[in-house]
This record gives sequence, C-alpha cells and structure tokens, in this order.
Amino acid sequence: MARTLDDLAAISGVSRSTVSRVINGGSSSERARRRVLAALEETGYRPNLAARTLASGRSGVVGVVIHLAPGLLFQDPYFGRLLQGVADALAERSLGMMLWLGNRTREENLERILSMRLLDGAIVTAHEVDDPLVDGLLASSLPIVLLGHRRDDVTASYVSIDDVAALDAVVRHLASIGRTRIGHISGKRGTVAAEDRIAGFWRAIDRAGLREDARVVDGDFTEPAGERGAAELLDAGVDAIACGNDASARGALRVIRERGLRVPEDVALTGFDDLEFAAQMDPPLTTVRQGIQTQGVYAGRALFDLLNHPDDGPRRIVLPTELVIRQSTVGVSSRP
Amino acid sequence: MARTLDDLAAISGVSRSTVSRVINGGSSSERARRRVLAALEETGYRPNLAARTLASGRSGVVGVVIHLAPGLLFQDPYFGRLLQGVADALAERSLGMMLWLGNRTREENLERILSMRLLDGAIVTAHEVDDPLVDGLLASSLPIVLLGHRRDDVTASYVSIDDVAALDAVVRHLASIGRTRIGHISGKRGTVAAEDRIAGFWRAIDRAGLREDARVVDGDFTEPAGERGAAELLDAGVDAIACGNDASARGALRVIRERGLRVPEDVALTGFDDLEFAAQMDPPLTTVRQGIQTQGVYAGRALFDLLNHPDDGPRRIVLPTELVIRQSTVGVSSRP
DNA sequence: GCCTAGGATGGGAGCGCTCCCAATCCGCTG
DNA sequence: CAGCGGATTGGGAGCGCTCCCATCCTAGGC
Repeated sequence: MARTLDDLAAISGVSRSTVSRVINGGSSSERARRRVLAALEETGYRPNLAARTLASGRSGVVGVVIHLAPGLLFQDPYFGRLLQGVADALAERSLGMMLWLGNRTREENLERILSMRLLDGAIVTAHEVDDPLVDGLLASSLPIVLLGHRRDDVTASYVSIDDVAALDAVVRHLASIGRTRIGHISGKRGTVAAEDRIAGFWRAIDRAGLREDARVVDGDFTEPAGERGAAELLDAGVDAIACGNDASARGALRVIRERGLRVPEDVALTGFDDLEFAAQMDPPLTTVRQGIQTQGVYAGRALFDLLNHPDDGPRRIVLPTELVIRQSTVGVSSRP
Repeated sequence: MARTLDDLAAISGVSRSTVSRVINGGSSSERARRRVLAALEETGYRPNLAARTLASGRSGVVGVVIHLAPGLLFQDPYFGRLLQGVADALAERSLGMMLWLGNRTREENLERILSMRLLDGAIVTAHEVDDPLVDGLLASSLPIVLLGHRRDDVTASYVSIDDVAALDAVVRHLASIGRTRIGHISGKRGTVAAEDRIAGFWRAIDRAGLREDARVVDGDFTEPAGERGAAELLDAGVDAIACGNDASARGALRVIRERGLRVPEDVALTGFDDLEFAAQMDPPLTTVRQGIQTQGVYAGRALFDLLNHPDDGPRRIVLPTELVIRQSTVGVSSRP
C-alpha cells in the first residue's frame, strides 16, 4: 500500500520530487508523467494534508464562522442558504470548509480559529454593528471575507447588499401608491441590516415629506416581533407597514387579519428576503429579493481570489437587491 | 514572536520536550510547569495543528457529511437542528468540524474525505436505504457514526430513532379515537425514515385489523406532496391522515380545508417531527416529537467516545420518540 | 555518606510533504 | 563534434510537532 510520496517514487521509478511535481502540476517530461500517473491510478495514493500543510504553509481549508444566537440560527432559512452558497463556491474550488457555529463565547471562538494555524482564511458573518470576534479576526493576519457587513474600515473584504437603498426603494414604492402613514417594523437593533434598513426608511420618508406620520418600532426579525410591531403600528393608524424581513411580515399579516383589516386596501404590507413562503402568502407579499445563496457564493469566490492574489487589495462586493411587487401592496384585496 | 515550541523552550529556559509535556499534560516538575505556563501566557503561543497532526497522527478534527438534495437541505429546519446539535457536542469536546454539504457527487465527496487523512473520524447522515458514500465510508478505516440510519450490518455505529415504532404509535392512537379509514402520506421513498414509517403504519394497521380501508400514498416530505397526497386520500374517503412529517401535514391541512372538511371531526391529522409550527397550526397538530438536536449531540458524543475507546465496539443508540397529542386528532373542531 | 529507584529532562529521529539548488540531460547551433 | 542553453531531475533541508530513549536529578533507605 503506497502511502507516501517515496512509496510512489519507488513504484514509478522516479524520484519523490518528480512525483510531487506531477501531482502538483510542475513541469516534467511526458514519460515521467505517464509513469507517475499510472502508479497513482494503481495505488490510489492520496497526499497527506497535514504534511502538505506543514511543508507549504497552505492547507486549502478555510473557516466559516456563523456566530449567532442559537435560536435564530436555523429558524430562518437565511443561514442555511448562505451556508449552501458558501459550500458550493468552496467545493468548486477544492477548498475544504471548517465550520464554527455559535457555540462558546465569541472570544473563545476567536482564540480557537486563530490558534489552529491550519486555516488559509475565513468567511465570517458579521451581522452586528459591533462584534469583537470580527474585530479580532480582522486584526489578525488571516485573510478574511465578511458576509453581510460593510465595515467602515477600508481594509476589510466583504460581500453585502445595500440595505439602505433597498428600504428606500420599498418606501418609495409605498409612497407611489399613495400611502402617507407608513410604519416600519425593524429587525434586531444592533445588527447592520436592521440599522441600515431603518436609515433607508427614514431617508425615503424624508424625501417624500412623510416624516410627520411615519413611525419605526423595534423588532427582531421574528414572527412574534412582527405581531407585536404590527399591533403597535395599527394602533397608531398607519396605512402601510414595511417589515424588516419576511418572517415579521408573516406575523404582522396575522395581526392585521385579526383586526379585520384588508391587505392592501387598508394596510399595505412589505417584507424583506423573498423567502419561499412570501409568494405563497395570502395575499402574496411584496418584498425585497436578495440572493442569499448568491452572497454565499460570492463570499467563497472572494476569499479564493484573496488567497491567490493577496496584493490586489480588499474585495468589496455589494450585490443588487430587487423589489418584488406583489398583491400585498398593489392588487385585489385578500379576505380580511 | 514565539511561533514554535523551540522558541518557547528558549524563552522559558527548558527543552522543547518539556514545553510539549506541559502543554499536553505530561508529567513535569512544578518549577518547569510554572515557567512554561508563564512563557505561554506571555507570548500567546499556539501550537501548529498541521505539525501536531503530522507527528501524532491525530488532528482533533472530524468530518460532518450532510449529503442531500440541495433543495431539501435547508428548507426544513431538520438539518439545521441536527448540525447545531453536532456542533455543540463537538465544540464541547474541543473537536474541530469540517463540513461537507451535498455538492459534487457522492463518490467524489467520498474520495475527498478519505483523501485528506486529516480527519480523525466522521459523522455521516445516512438517510437513504442505499447509499454508496455511506458504504464506502464504512468500508474505510475511518471511525464513522451514522446519523439517522440503522444499517443492517453490526459493525456500524449510529444514532437513530425507531421510526417503525413511532408510526405504529400514531396509528394506534388514531384507531383508539375510532378512526377506521386511515391513510398515510409517506416521506420520500427510498429513505429509511419513509420506509420504516410505512412499515410501522402497516404493522399497526394490521394489528388493528384495518387493512381493508387503509391506504398509503407516496410523498417526499414537502408541503406540495402533502397537498397531493391529501387530495388522493380524501378522494378515497379516509377519516384520518398520518403524514410522514409536519411539512406534509401542513400541505394536507390546506387541502382538507379547501374541501370544507373539519379537523379533527371529519379527518384526523398527524405529522412527524414536532417542528415549531406544528403547535401553532390551527388546529395544533398531533405529531411525533423527535429530539433532532439531541440526535446531533449524541452523534457527536458517540464519535468522541469511538475515537478514544476504539475497542469498545460500535455505538448503537436509538433515541426515544414521543407522541404529542394535540387538537388535530382530539379536541374541538377548527373552522373548516 | 553511598546506593537505588523513580521521576524529570533533553535530544534525536522521524511524520510526509514542499521547495530550492545543483546536477544532468536533451536537442541544437556553429 | 565541441559547446550551449533550457528543460528535467534528484536529493537535501527543512516545516513544527510527538514520541522514545538515554541521561540526569532527587529523595529516601541503609
């Protein structure tokens, strides 16, 4: 059983170095290549990653850090999609993927990630405005691509969307259909997505001159928060509710219904994410489509590029969003 | 900057071997230990995993293979839960986790996993009755714990539930409330869960002497399949539908409603999994609770044990399920 | 004060690979 | 046919760690 390069060298009658060259695509004669390839085929030899890593300083393995409250993690298809996108992109480039989910404290996690010295780089979700794990990672020498977080600093690479512009577009749409008393149920405060969407909300509200009757209530991206937020906004008499995401829109819809109000006649409703269920709601939900899986794919690619061309500077990718208009803002009424 | 054991040895004034012993818990004098610990603290030294792996043959990293049709993967909270459980258990034991999702073909994946020679072991979802990836992994020398698959062979370690008994209990419950025309919307044929649940269904049906009016239609664990299956079963005039999982029960409920039938008066309905939404359905869904996250935790533990005590033989863990009875089988009617 | 046993210690020999450099080979040119 | 340059090759020197063994202490018993 051939387990080492030297075994293979003996079998194919060339040197260890030549075998290594054939395997790694160095230059070698046709004759040598053929013999090594034959031996490779015959023995089913696999290089030892640990040895390769030790010798070369590169492992071909990157870390993926998804650090969130355990509850939120897989409640929402969001993270699964992201992960799938990242996994696809990395697999395509033959990069291995070590995963960290949100166990332990952030600091311990940081320690472990750095400590390995096995990782070539990492993709890190950075949803919170302030996150010591992210700061620490960024400060280390490890190549990092941030997911979903535009940092103010100009050295970080990231893949994100323009949340400000997205909510701005939602509000413009609501205004364009004649809504004047618009409310927003925010996402979890302290997350970039929530804060930026709030900022976008106010920007559009101000441009439309609707600040007087506009209102933001705090949510947290969950259905129950949508219910609470909707109750509060309806009490205030809004005629449109822009939700921080689809899940809270689902909660909001339930409350709107319970009060016997019609969507969109009495209250227009929008979400964010365009998850599967959005189109299947009754009425179908106007929402913002963000290619979640695509973000994962881009992050994987960006990291790959970063590893191979470290000198090209940071990768800063802002992916487009799309306002998907459905019957919850324009169209026939749903039954109350 | 101390990056190697030798650096540390120089700083603390002892030998490389002694430093290694202190770090790895070998015996050493109090004096040596203190000096090394101080140097450790001071320099923030981290051992190089690749070097350690190469020298010791153990990496402290295990693989987690979740190999499924991409669509199914994160549609259902099932896999997220599983992953979270596994991640928690592994992190608690300081094991790293490399993840493979369902990209590439099974065979390529197998190749890669084996080829690394970096993994100490692996946890592998084995949902399908027949899966060459699982067979190959089992045949390799890598310690493996299967998730959700009881193999006939007696050498494999696994963590699973007793699907046969679970569906048997569901049917007994339905019979006990007087249902005689019972239908089952199966999960995806070819998966162990689906096949075993079907087997459990028929076992209980036969015991209750209800085979005459019983009926199984093929589903695939999705909501649309639940709709199709329910339509077919209702046409056949069933008075109870046992669904392969909660998602299909949700689909089934929609169809039952559309036909103006009441649950449970006209048709009793059950699911499987007890996901969050089951209790929030209208009416709340009778279902089988399986601790999904718990299965992940047990798998992590089992693998850890297997790695540390390889001679204790395979770990074969069958976790209990619980029939959770709610208003979809007994109780007041929901509005049709 | 000497001997002994046991623990503590240091150094050497790898683990399997990459990388570099010197040696060798080849086909051509003059 | 010697001379040349580029391509190919082989071997040595690590990468940073663990493991083993020979050596060195130290304390206790006589």
